[in-house]
Amino acid sequence: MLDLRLIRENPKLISEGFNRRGMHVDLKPIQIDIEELKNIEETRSNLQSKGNKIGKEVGLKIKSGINPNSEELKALKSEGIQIKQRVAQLEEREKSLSEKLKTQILNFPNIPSENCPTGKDETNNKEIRRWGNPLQGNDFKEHWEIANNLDLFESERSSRIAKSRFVTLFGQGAKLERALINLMLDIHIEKGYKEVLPPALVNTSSLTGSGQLPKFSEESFKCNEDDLWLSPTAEVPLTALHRNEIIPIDLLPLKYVAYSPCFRREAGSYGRDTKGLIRLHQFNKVELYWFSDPDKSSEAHKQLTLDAEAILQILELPYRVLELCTGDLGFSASRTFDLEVWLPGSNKFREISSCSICGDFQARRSSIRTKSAKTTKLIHTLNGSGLAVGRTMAAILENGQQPNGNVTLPKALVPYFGNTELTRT
RNA sequence: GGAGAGGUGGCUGAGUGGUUGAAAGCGGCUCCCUGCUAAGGAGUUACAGGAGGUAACUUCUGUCGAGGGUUCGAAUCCCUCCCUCUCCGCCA
Repeated sequence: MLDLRLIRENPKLISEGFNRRGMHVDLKPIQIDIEELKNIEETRSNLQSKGNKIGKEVGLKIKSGINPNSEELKALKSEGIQIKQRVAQLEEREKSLSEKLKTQILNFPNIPSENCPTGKDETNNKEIRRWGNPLQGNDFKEHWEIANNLDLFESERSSRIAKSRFVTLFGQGAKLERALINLMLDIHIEKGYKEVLPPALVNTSSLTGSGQLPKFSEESFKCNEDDLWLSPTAEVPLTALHRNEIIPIDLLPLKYVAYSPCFRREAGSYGRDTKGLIRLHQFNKVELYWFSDPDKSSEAHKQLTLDAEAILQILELPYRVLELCTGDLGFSASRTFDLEVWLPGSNKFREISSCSICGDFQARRSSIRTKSAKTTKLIHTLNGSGLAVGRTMAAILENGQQPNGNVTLPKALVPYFGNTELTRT
Protein backbone atom coordinates (compact mmCIF):
# COMPACT_ATOMS: atom_id res chain seq x y z
CA MET A 1 0.00 0.00 0.00
CA LEU A 2 1.17 3.45 -0.81
CA ASP A 3 1.44 6.17 1.76
CA LEU A 4 -1.59 8.49 1.80
CA ARG A 5 0.66 11.32 2.79
CA LEU A 6 2.95 10.68 -0.16
CA ILE A 7 -0.02 10.75 -2.53
CA ARG A 8 -1.05 14.03 -1.01
CA GLU A 9 2.34 15.65 -0.98
CA ASN A 10 4.18 14.08 -3.87
CA PRO A 11 1.70 12.70 -6.40
CA LYS A 12 4.21 13.21 -9.17
CA LEU A 13 6.54 10.61 -7.76
CA ILE A 14 3.70 8.11 -7.73
CA SER A 15 2.32 8.77 -11.18
CA GLU A 16 5.83 8.59 -12.60
CA GLY A 17 6.28 5.22 -10.91
CA PHE A 18 3.01 4.00 -12.38
CA ASN A 19 3.98 5.28 -15.81
CA ARG A 20 7.13 3.21 -15.65
CA ARG A 21 4.95 0.17 -15.03
CA GLY A 22 2.90 1.10 -18.07
CA MET A 23 -0.05 2.31 -16.00
CA HIS A 24 -1.67 5.67 -16.28
CA VAL A 25 -3.69 6.81 -13.32
CA ASP A 26 -5.17 10.21 -12.70
CA LEU A 27 -4.49 10.94 -9.04
CA LYS A 28 -6.42 14.21 -8.96
CA PRO A 29 -9.75 12.79 -7.75
CA ILE A 30 -7.94 10.89 -5.04
CA GLN A 31 -6.10 13.97 -3.91
CA ILE A 32 -9.38 15.83 -3.68
CA ASP A 33 -10.86 13.05 -1.55
CA ILE A 34 -7.81 13.01 0.71
CA GLU A 35 -8.12 16.75 1.18
CA GLU A 36 -11.80 16.49 2.01
CA LEU A 37 -11.14 13.67 4.43
CA LYS A 38 -8.55 15.78 6.20
CA ASN A 39 -10.95 18.69 6.53
CA ILE A 40 -13.74 16.52 7.88
CA GLU A 41 -11.40 14.99 10.41
CA GLU A 42 -10.44 18.43 11.56
CA THR A 43 -13.97 19.72 12.05
CA ARG A 44 -15.03 16.50 13.66
CA SER A 45 -12.23 16.50 16.17
CA ASN A 46 -12.92 20.13 17.09
CA LEU A 47 -16.54 19.26 17.75
CA GLN A 48 -15.56 16.28 19.81
CA SER A 49 -13.26 18.42 21.84
CA LYS A 50 -16.18 20.73 22.59
CA GLY A 51 -18.39 17.78 23.47
CA ASN A 52 -15.78 16.38 25.82
CA LYS A 53 -15.59 19.68 27.64
CA ILE A 54 -19.34 19.79 28.08
CA GLY A 55 -19.31 16.28 29.44
CA LYS A 56 -16.72 17.22 32.04
CA GLU A 57 -18.54 20.39 32.95
CA VAL A 58 -21.77 18.52 33.60
CA GLY A 59 -19.91 16.07 35.77
CA LEU A 60 -18.29 18.81 37.84
CA LYS A 61 -21.54 20.70 38.32
CA ILE A 62 -23.38 17.61 39.50
CA LYS A 63 -20.57 16.89 41.89
CA SER A 64 -20.71 20.41 43.28
CA GLY A 65 -24.32 19.84 44.22
CA ILE A 66 -26.34 21.51 41.47
CA ASN A 67 -29.76 20.04 40.89
CA PRO A 68 -29.38 17.56 38.00
CA ASN A 69 -32.73 18.74 36.62
CA SER A 70 -31.89 22.43 36.63
CA GLU A 71 -32.29 24.50 33.47
CA GLU A 72 -28.56 25.13 33.37
CA LEU A 73 -27.75 21.45 33.15
CA LYS A 74 -30.56 20.76 30.74
CA ALA A 75 -29.17 23.36 28.36
CA LEU A 76 -25.69 21.87 28.56
CA LYS A 77 -27.01 18.39 27.97
CA SER A 78 -28.97 19.37 24.91
CA GLU A 79 -25.93 21.09 23.50
CA GLY A 80 -24.08 17.85 24.04
CA ILE A 81 -26.75 15.98 22.13
CA GLN A 82 -26.59 18.37 19.22
CA ILE A 83 -22.85 18.07 18.98
CA LYS A 84 -23.15 14.35 19.05
CA GLN A 85 -25.58 14.39 16.15
CA ARG A 86 -23.33 16.56 14.04
CA VAL A 87 -20.36 14.37 14.85
CA ALA A 88 -22.35 11.34 13.73
CA GLN A 89 -23.10 12.97 10.38
CA LEU A 90 -19.49 13.84 9.81
CA GLU A 91 -18.37 10.38 10.81
CA GLU A 92 -20.66 8.81 8.28
CA ARG A 93 -19.14 10.85 5.47
CA GLU A 94 -15.67 10.25 6.87
CA LYS A 95 -16.18 6.52 6.92
CA SER A 96 -17.47 6.18 3.38
CA LEU A 97 -14.76 8.47 2.10
CA SER A 98 -11.93 6.65 3.80
CA GLU A 99 -13.27 3.27 2.71
CA LYS A 100 -13.47 4.46 -0.85
CA LEU A 101 -9.92 5.76 -0.65
CA LYS A 102 -8.65 2.62 0.95
CA THR A 103 -10.02 0.28 -1.69
CA GLN A 104 -8.55 2.47 -4.40
CA ILE A 105 -5.17 2.60 -2.77
CA LEU A 106 -5.13 -1.11 -1.96
CA ASN A 107 -5.47 -1.68 -5.69
CA PHE A 108 -2.38 0.37 -6.49
CA PRO A 109 0.83 -1.59 -7.05
CA ASN A 110 4.15 -0.73 -5.48
CA ILE A 111 6.32 1.98 -7.00
CA PRO A 112 9.32 0.48 -8.82
CA SER A 113 12.70 1.09 -7.29
CA GLU A 114 14.92 3.58 -9.09
CA ASN A 115 17.28 0.66 -9.72
CA CYS A 116 14.58 -1.24 -11.56
CA PRO A 117 15.09 -0.85 -15.32
CA THR A 118 12.20 0.67 -17.21
CA GLY A 119 10.63 -1.61 -19.79
CA LYS A 120 7.40 -2.72 -21.36
CA ASP A 121 7.31 -6.48 -20.77
CA GLU A 122 9.45 -9.56 -20.21
CA THR A 123 11.40 -8.94 -23.39
CA ASN A 124 12.96 -5.93 -21.66
CA ASN A 125 14.25 -7.89 -18.68
CA LYS A 126 18.00 -7.71 -18.25
CA GLU A 127 20.22 -10.73 -17.93
CA ILE A 128 22.69 -10.13 -15.13
CA ARG A 129 24.74 -13.31 -14.94
CA ARG A 130 24.86 -16.98 -15.85
CA TRP A 131 26.12 -20.01 -14.02
CA GLY A 132 26.95 -23.47 -15.38
CA ASN A 133 27.01 -24.91 -18.87
CA PRO A 134 23.60 -25.48 -20.43
CA LEU A 135 23.29 -28.84 -22.18
CA GLN A 136 22.38 -28.37 -25.82
CA GLY A 137 21.12 -30.89 -28.31
CA ASN A 138 18.09 -32.47 -29.91
CA ASP A 139 18.18 -35.73 -28.02
CA PHE A 140 17.03 -34.43 -24.68
CA LYS A 141 13.61 -35.47 -23.47
CA GLU A 142 11.21 -33.24 -21.60
CA HIS A 143 10.80 -34.08 -17.95
CA TRP A 144 7.35 -35.70 -18.18
CA GLU A 145 8.61 -38.20 -20.71
CA ILE A 146 11.47 -39.12 -18.42
CA ALA A 147 9.14 -39.29 -15.45
CA ASN A 148 6.63 -41.40 -17.29
CA ASN A 149 9.32 -43.88 -18.17
CA LEU A 150 10.41 -44.10 -14.53
CA ASP A 151 6.87 -44.00 -13.11
CA LEU A 152 7.55 -40.93 -10.98
CA PHE A 153 4.19 -39.18 -11.20
CA GLU A 154 0.88 -39.22 -12.92
CA SER A 155 -1.42 -36.46 -14.10
CA GLU A 156 -4.37 -38.31 -15.64
CA ARG A 157 -5.45 -40.15 -12.52
CA SER A 158 -4.87 -36.98 -10.50
CA SER A 159 -7.69 -35.29 -12.33
CA ARG A 160 -9.82 -38.19 -11.11
CA ILE A 161 -8.82 -37.27 -7.56
CA ALA A 162 -9.06 -33.52 -8.03
CA LYS A 163 -9.00 -32.01 -11.50
CA SER A 164 -6.53 -31.15 -14.21
CA ARG A 165 -3.28 -29.42 -13.20
CA PHE A 166 -2.83 -31.67 -10.22
CA VAL A 167 -0.18 -34.31 -9.95
CA THR A 168 0.35 -37.39 -7.83
CA LEU A 169 3.90 -38.48 -7.14
CA PHE A 170 4.86 -42.12 -6.72
CA GLY A 171 7.83 -44.08 -5.41
CA GLN A 172 11.10 -42.48 -6.43
CA GLY A 173 9.23 -39.36 -7.55
CA ALA A 174 7.63 -38.84 -4.16
CA LYS A 175 10.89 -39.56 -2.45
CA LEU A 176 12.80 -37.16 -4.67
CA GLU A 177 10.34 -34.37 -3.86
CA ARG A 178 10.82 -35.05 -0.16
CA ALA A 179 14.60 -35.18 -0.54
CA LEU A 180 14.63 -31.83 -2.34
CA ILE A 181 12.54 -30.16 0.33
CA ASN A 182 14.84 -31.45 3.05
CA LEU A 183 18.00 -30.46 1.21
CA MET A 184 16.75 -26.93 0.61
CA LEU A 185 15.62 -26.46 4.17
CA ASP A 186 18.87 -27.81 5.62
CA ILE A 187 21.03 -25.55 3.49
CA HIS A 188 19.07 -22.44 4.35
CA ILE A 189 18.90 -23.29 8.03
CA GLU A 190 22.68 -23.70 7.93
CA LYS A 191 22.88 -20.12 6.66
CA GLY A 192 20.93 -18.75 9.59
CA TYR A 193 17.34 -18.94 8.44
CA LYS A 194 14.76 -19.98 10.99
CA GLU A 195 12.52 -22.78 9.79
CA VAL A 196 8.78 -22.15 9.79
CA LEU A 197 5.96 -24.51 8.86
CA PRO A 198 2.98 -22.17 8.53
CA PRO A 199 -0.73 -22.85 8.05
CA ALA A 200 -1.70 -23.64 4.46
CA LEU A 201 -4.95 -21.72 4.88
CA VAL A 202 -4.86 -17.99 5.39
CA ASN A 203 -7.50 -15.37 6.06
CA THR A 204 -8.47 -12.32 4.04
CA SER A 205 -6.40 -9.93 6.15
CA SER A 206 -3.28 -11.99 5.53
CA LEU A 207 -3.81 -11.99 1.77
CA THR A 208 -4.50 -8.27 1.82
CA GLY A 209 -1.40 -7.66 3.90
CA SER A 210 0.95 -9.21 1.39
CA GLY A 211 -0.83 -7.78 -1.68
CA GLN A 212 -2.74 -10.73 -3.19
CA LEU A 213 -6.04 -9.09 -2.25
CA PRO A 214 -8.17 -7.25 -3.14
CA LYS A 215 -6.94 -7.21 -6.71
CA PHE A 216 -6.13 -10.85 -7.40
CA SER A 217 -8.96 -12.72 -5.72
CA GLU A 218 -9.44 -14.87 -8.81
CA GLU A 219 -5.92 -16.23 -8.37
CA SER A 220 -6.55 -18.02 -5.07
CA PHE A 221 -8.87 -20.81 -3.99
CA LYS A 222 -11.42 -19.70 -1.45
CA CYS A 223 -13.18 -21.71 1.25
CA ASN A 224 -16.71 -20.41 1.01
CA GLU A 225 -17.93 -21.32 4.47
CA ASP A 226 -15.06 -19.55 6.22
CA ASP A 227 -12.95 -16.47 5.87
CA LEU A 228 -10.12 -18.66 4.64
CA TRP A 229 -8.19 -19.14 1.43
CA LEU A 230 -5.64 -21.71 0.31
CA SER A 231 -2.32 -19.95 0.51
CA PRO A 232 -0.77 -19.30 -2.92
CA THR A 233 2.71 -18.90 -1.41
CA ALA A 234 4.34 -18.99 2.01
CA GLU A 235 5.03 -15.29 1.50
CA VAL A 236 1.45 -14.73 2.68
CA PRO A 237 1.60 -16.46 6.09
CA LEU A 238 5.14 -15.25 6.65
CA THR A 239 4.18 -11.62 6.15
CA ALA A 240 1.20 -12.15 8.40
CA LEU A 241 3.40 -13.72 11.07
CA HIS A 242 4.38 -10.28 12.35
CA ARG A 243 1.29 -8.30 11.36
CA ASN A 244 0.59 -5.42 13.78
CA GLU A 245 3.93 -5.83 15.49
CA ILE A 246 6.80 -3.58 16.36
CA ILE A 247 10.03 -5.53 16.07
CA PRO A 248 12.99 -4.19 18.08
CA ILE A 249 15.64 -3.09 15.64
CA ASP A 250 18.38 -5.24 17.14
CA LEU A 251 16.36 -8.35 16.26
CA LEU A 252 16.51 -7.45 12.55
CA PRO A 253 16.91 -8.95 10.11
CA LEU A 254 14.50 -11.78 10.81
CA LYS A 255 15.24 -14.47 8.24
CA TYR A 256 12.72 -17.24 7.75
CA VAL A 257 12.65 -20.29 5.55
CA ALA A 258 9.33 -22.04 5.09
CA TYR A 259 8.32 -25.15 3.24
CA SER A 260 4.69 -24.97 2.20
CA PRO A 261 2.31 -26.38 -0.34
CA CYS A 262 1.09 -23.58 -2.61
CA PHE A 263 -2.29 -23.37 -4.31
CA ARG A 264 -3.05 -21.27 -7.34
CA ARG A 265 -6.08 -21.17 -9.59
CA GLU A 266 -3.99 -20.29 -12.64
CA ALA A 267 -6.95 -18.45 -14.07
CA GLY A 268 -6.17 -17.24 -17.55
CA SER A 269 -3.43 -19.74 -18.30
CA TYR A 270 -5.57 -22.32 -20.05
CA GLY A 271 -3.53 -24.39 -22.42
CA ARG A 272 -0.19 -23.18 -21.12
CA ASP A 273 2.24 -25.72 -19.68
CA THR A 274 -0.41 -28.38 -19.47
CA LYS A 275 2.09 -31.17 -19.18
CA GLY A 276 4.40 -32.05 -16.36
CA LEU A 277 5.36 -30.21 -13.24
CA ILE A 278 5.68 -26.63 -14.44
CA ARG A 279 2.25 -25.15 -13.82
CA LEU A 280 0.02 -26.85 -11.26
CA HIS A 281 -2.82 -25.87 -8.97
CA GLN A 282 -0.84 -27.32 -6.09
CA PHE A 283 2.91 -27.37 -5.78
CA ASN A 284 5.55 -27.39 -3.09
CA LYS A 285 7.85 -24.51 -2.46
CA VAL A 286 10.57 -23.55 -0.03
CA GLU A 287 10.37 -19.84 0.56
CA LEU A 288 12.95 -17.40 1.88
CA TYR A 289 11.68 -14.34 3.68
CA TRP A 290 13.37 -11.40 5.39
CA PHE A 291 12.09 -8.69 7.67
CA SER A 292 14.79 -6.10 7.23
CA ASP A 293 15.94 -2.78 8.62
CA PRO A 294 14.87 -0.36 5.88
CA ASP A 295 18.37 1.06 5.73
CA LYS A 296 19.86 -2.35 4.95
CA SER A 297 17.26 -3.90 2.68
CA SER A 298 19.09 -3.36 -0.57
CA GLU A 299 22.01 -5.43 0.64
CA ALA A 300 19.55 -7.97 2.03
CA HIS A 301 17.97 -8.34 -1.40
CA LYS A 302 21.29 -9.28 -2.94
CA GLN A 303 22.00 -11.75 -0.16
CA LEU A 304 18.60 -13.39 -0.41
CA THR A 305 19.09 -13.85 -4.15
CA LEU A 306 22.50 -15.41 -3.58
CA ASP A 307 21.00 -17.76 -1.00
CA ALA A 308 18.42 -18.94 -3.53
CA GLU A 309 21.11 -19.32 -6.21
CA ALA A 310 23.15 -21.47 -3.85
CA ILE A 311 20.57 -24.24 -4.14
CA LEU A 312 20.88 -24.29 -7.93
CA GLN A 313 24.65 -24.43 -7.66
CA ILE A 314 24.58 -27.21 -5.11
CA LEU A 315 22.24 -29.13 -7.40
CA GLU A 316 24.59 -28.42 -10.35
CA LEU A 317 21.76 -26.89 -12.38
CA PRO A 318 22.74 -24.25 -14.95
CA TYR A 319 20.80 -21.03 -14.59
CA ARG A 320 20.74 -17.35 -15.33
CA VAL A 321 19.71 -14.34 -13.26
CA LEU A 322 17.40 -11.75 -14.77
CA GLU A 323 16.55 -8.37 -13.43
CA LEU A 324 12.89 -7.76 -14.15
CA CYS A 325 11.97 -4.52 -15.86
CA THR A 326 9.18 -2.30 -14.55
CA GLY A 327 6.65 -3.78 -16.99
CA ASP A 328 7.18 -7.32 -15.69
CA LEU A 329 7.38 -6.46 -12.02
CA GLY A 330 4.92 -8.09 -9.61
CA PHE A 331 2.28 -6.07 -7.79
CA SER A 332 4.01 -5.81 -4.41
CA ALA A 333 7.60 -5.71 -5.61
CA SER A 334 9.76 -2.67 -6.11
CA ARG A 335 12.62 -4.66 -7.61
CA THR A 336 12.96 -8.32 -8.58
CA PHE A 337 15.63 -10.78 -9.63
CA ASP A 338 14.31 -13.90 -11.34
CA LEU A 339 16.34 -17.11 -11.35
CA GLU A 340 15.78 -19.19 -14.46
CA VAL A 341 16.95 -22.78 -14.62
CA TRP A 342 18.04 -24.43 -17.82
CA LEU A 343 15.74 -27.14 -19.15
CA PRO A 344 17.52 -29.00 -21.98
CA GLY A 345 14.38 -30.94 -22.93
CA SER A 346 12.57 -27.81 -24.02
CA ASN A 347 15.82 -26.02 -24.74
CA LYS A 348 15.07 -22.96 -22.69
CA PHE A 349 15.36 -21.24 -19.33
CA ARG A 350 12.35 -21.43 -16.99
CA GLU A 351 11.64 -19.34 -13.92
CA ILE A 352 12.38 -21.25 -10.75
CA SER A 353 12.62 -18.43 -8.25
CA SER A 354 11.60 -14.82 -8.02
CA CYS A 355 13.48 -12.76 -5.46
CA SER A 356 11.76 -9.52 -4.66
CA ILE A 357 12.18 -6.58 -2.38
CA CYS A 358 8.88 -4.98 -1.47
CA GLY A 359 10.20 -2.04 0.51
CA ASP A 360 7.58 -0.85 3.00
CA PHE A 361 4.67 -1.79 0.71
CA GLN A 362 3.67 -4.96 2.57
CA ALA A 363 4.78 -3.55 5.89
CA ARG A 364 2.33 -0.66 5.57
CA ARG A 365 -0.50 -2.99 4.56
CA SER A 366 0.33 -5.28 7.45
CA SER A 367 1.49 -2.66 9.93
CA ILE A 368 4.91 -4.12 10.70
CA ARG A 369 7.33 -1.66 12.21
CA THR A 370 10.61 -1.46 13.98
CA LYS A 371 11.69 0.75 16.80
CA SER A 372 15.12 2.18 17.35
CA ALA A 373 16.11 4.65 20.08
CA LYS A 374 13.59 7.29 19.11
CA THR A 375 11.70 6.60 15.94
CA THR A 376 9.25 3.96 14.88
CA LYS A 377 9.39 3.17 11.20
CA LEU A 378 8.03 0.59 8.79
CA ILE A 379 10.32 -2.35 8.13
CA HIS A 380 11.13 -3.69 4.67
CA THR A 381 10.09 -7.14 3.50
CA LEU A 382 11.83 -9.39 1.00
CA ASN A 383 10.92 -12.76 -0.39
CA GLY A 384 12.19 -15.33 -2.83
CA SER A 385 11.72 -18.98 -3.64
CA GLY A 386 14.52 -21.16 -2.52
CA LEU A 387 13.26 -22.97 -4.63
CA ALA A 388 10.03 -24.07 -6.31
CA VAL A 389 10.32 -27.80 -5.69
CA GLY A 390 8.37 -29.19 -8.64
CA ARG A 391 10.27 -27.12 -11.15
CA THR A 392 13.50 -28.14 -9.45
CA MET A 393 12.55 -31.75 -9.94
CA ALA A 394 11.80 -31.08 -13.60
CA ALA A 395 15.25 -29.52 -13.98
CA ILE A 396 16.97 -32.42 -12.26
CA LEU A 397 15.23 -34.91 -14.51
CA GLU A 398 16.05 -33.05 -17.71
CA ASN A 399 19.63 -32.18 -16.79
CA GLY A 400 20.48 -35.58 -15.34
CA GLN A 401 18.85 -37.75 -18.01
CA GLN A 402 20.92 -40.61 -19.44
CA PRO A 403 20.55 -42.35 -22.81
CA ASN A 404 19.30 -45.51 -21.05
CA GLY A 405 16.42 -43.60 -19.47
CA ASN A 406 17.88 -43.37 -16.00
CA VAL A 407 18.55 -40.06 -14.28
CA THR A 408 21.83 -39.28 -12.56
CA LEU A 409 21.24 -37.22 -9.44
CA PRO A 410 23.39 -34.31 -8.26
CA LYS A 411 25.91 -35.48 -5.67
CA ALA A 412 24.51 -33.26 -2.95
CA LEU A 413 21.16 -34.99 -3.24
CA VAL A 414 22.47 -38.53 -2.81
CA PRO A 415 22.50 -38.52 1.02
CA TYR A 416 18.93 -37.23 1.00
CA PHE A 417 17.67 -39.59 -1.66
CA GLY A 418 19.69 -42.65 -0.75
CA ASN A 419 20.76 -43.51 -4.27
CA THR A 420 22.90 -41.97 -7.01
CA GLU A 421 20.29 -42.25 -9.72
CA LEU A 422 16.69 -42.83 -10.61
CA THR A 423 16.24 -46.17 -12.29
CA ARG A 424 13.52 -48.18 -13.89
CA THR A 425 12.09 -50.47 -11.24
C1' G B 1 -20.68 -28.75 18.92
C1' G B 2 -22.37 -27.96 24.57
C1' A B 3 -21.24 -25.42 29.51
C1' G B 4 -18.35 -21.84 32.04
C1' A B 5 -14.28 -18.00 32.59
C1' G B 6 -11.71 -14.18 30.41
C1' G B 7 -9.52 -10.49 26.71
C1' U B 8 -6.52 -3.48 29.95
C1' G B 9 0.20 -0.24 28.27
C1' G B 10 6.83 -4.19 26.56
C1' C B 11 5.23 -7.80 30.70
C1' U B 12 2.44 -8.87 35.50
C1' G B 13 -1.88 -6.72 37.20
C1' A B 14 -5.68 -2.77 39.59
C1' G B 15 -9.77 -0.38 37.96
C1' U B 16 -18.13 -1.48 37.50
C1' G B 17 -20.52 5.51 34.86
C1' G B 18 -17.46 11.71 35.65
C1' U B 19 -10.58 15.69 34.99
C1' U B 20 -8.63 7.39 34.17
C1' G B 21 -4.64 7.22 28.67
C1' A B 22 -5.50 4.40 32.77
C1' A B 23 -2.96 2.64 40.14
C1' A B 24 1.00 -0.57 41.57
C1' G B 25 5.03 -3.76 40.43
C1' C B 26 8.60 -5.58 36.82
C1' G B 27 11.35 -4.34 32.62
C1' G B 28 13.50 -0.12 29.48
C1' C B 29 15.79 4.78 29.18
C1' U B 30 18.13 9.42 31.49
C1' C B 31 20.50 11.72 35.50
C1' C B 32 22.55 11.70 40.59
C1' C B 33 25.06 9.21 44.55
C1' U B 34 28.38 5.40 45.65
C1' G B 35 32.51 2.90 43.91
C1' C B 36 34.48 -2.73 42.84
C1' U B 37 31.38 -8.29 41.14
C1' A B 38 26.05 -5.08 43.99
C1' A B 39 22.78 -1.53 45.96
C1' G B 40 20.26 3.28 46.60
C1' G B 41 17.74 8.02 44.99
C1' A B 42 15.16 11.27 41.26
C1' G B 43 12.88 11.58 36.71
C1' U B 44 11.06 9.39 32.32
C1' U B 45 8.71 5.36 29.48
C1' A B 46 1.89 3.34 24.53
C1' C B 47 0.15 3.90 19.42
C1' A B 48 -2.18 6.44 15.27
C1' G B 49 -3.85 10.91 13.04
C1' G B 50 -4.52 16.40 12.70
C1' A B 51 -3.00 21.70 13.80
C1' G B 52 1.08 25.19 15.22
C1' G B 53 6.75 25.77 15.40
C1' U B 54 13.36 25.59 11.82
C1' A B 55 13.46 22.68 16.12
C1' A B 56 13.37 20.94 21.37
C1' C B 57 8.17 21.07 21.87
C1' U B 58 2.95 22.60 22.41
C1' U B 59 -2.04 21.32 21.42
C1' C B 60 -6.53 18.61 19.68
C1' U B 61 -8.92 13.86 18.40
C1' G B 62 -9.21 8.62 18.51
C1' U B 63 -7.61 3.97 20.67
C1' C B 64 -8.42 -0.53 27.40
C1' G B 65 -9.98 -7.59 21.50
C1' A B 66 -13.45 -5.62 17.01
C1' G B 67 -18.05 -3.31 15.68
C1' G B 68 -22.67 -1.20 17.22
C1' G B 69 -25.98 0.84 21.30
C1' U B 70 -27.48 3.48 26.07
C1' U B 71 -25.74 8.37 28.35
C1' C B 72 -24.34 15.28 28.73
C1' G B 73 -20.23 11.68 29.86
C1' A B 74 -18.16 4.41 29.08
C1' A B 75 -12.18 0.58 30.16
C1' U B 76 -16.59 0.44 33.40
C1' C B 77 -23.75 -0.82 31.46
C1' C B 78 -26.37 -3.47 26.93
C1' C B 79 -26.06 -6.21 22.00
C1' U B 80 -23.27 -8.77 18.04
C1' C B 81 -18.78 -10.84 16.42
C1' C B 82 -13.63 -12.57 17.01
C1' C B 83 -9.96 -14.74 20.02
C1' U B 84 -7.87 -17.29 24.48
C1' C B 85 -8.42 -20.64 28.70
C1' U B 86 -11.07 -24.76 31.60
C1' C B 87 -14.57 -28.90 31.56
C1' C B 88 -17.71 -32.26 28.45
C1' G B 89 -18.58 -34.40 23.52
C1' C B 90 -16.32 -35.60 18.74
C1' C B 91 -11.90 -36.37 15.98
C1' A B 92 -6.21 -37.18 13.01
